[in-house]
Amino acid sequence: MHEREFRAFVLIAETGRMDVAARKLGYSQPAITYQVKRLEESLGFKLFTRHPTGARLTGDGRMILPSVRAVLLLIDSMRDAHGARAGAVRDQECSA
Amino acid sequence: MHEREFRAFVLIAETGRMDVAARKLGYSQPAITYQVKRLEESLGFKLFTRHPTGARLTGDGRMILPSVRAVLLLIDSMRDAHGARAGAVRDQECSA
DNA sequence: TAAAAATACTCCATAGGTATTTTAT
DNA sequence: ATAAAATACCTATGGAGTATTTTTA
Repeated sequence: MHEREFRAFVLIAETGRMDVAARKLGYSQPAITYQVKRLEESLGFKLFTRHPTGARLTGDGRMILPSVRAVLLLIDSMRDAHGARAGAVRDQECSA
Repeated sequence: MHEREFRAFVLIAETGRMDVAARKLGYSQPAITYQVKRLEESLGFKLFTRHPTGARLTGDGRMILPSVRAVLLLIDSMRDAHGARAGAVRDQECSA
């Protein structure tokens, strides 16, 4: 369960196309296919139905989309956490 | 940025010991050291200060701990998502 | 039949283990 | 001196690419 798989999942959900999401993320089309497959295996259910017209969310996929977006926002916020404490001394251990 | 790194981080924060967390998670001690290192590199800051007595959260580490716990709860909820819709037909695509 | 995705394959990076060294009390 | 983490080294798996095949609207 990796950040990049979550990013791919959201972008595929938004574009409805694995190849487009791949290009936007700088991956090859098979790499994205593989990422989706791995994520589906980690979760235990299918996220998309595949068609010549693109990829559509399954009901399960649609259910977890908000959670995945929330995870990505949390990860973004973590990256911003460094030095965000008001006036605290940086990089020191703390008491609990 | 991987689920297992988050699980390791939380358990080290809770136990104050990398080796104990490693054993509880079924990894070797160096594997956990490496997971922490990678997570620190992904985030861009140190999560623990290292001592002969164990590992203590940095201020930054302490700051992100709630977010990491939230991410893990979200991931758990995703795993439970399959078939959680009230009476809906399973594994079908949906309209949006 | 043409589009999008899946598969086959190859290659390099990631991530694990065991053995050992380093560090700080 | 001891207990914990870090490093070195080796191996296996993961994850990327290119080329090709399969699928279905």
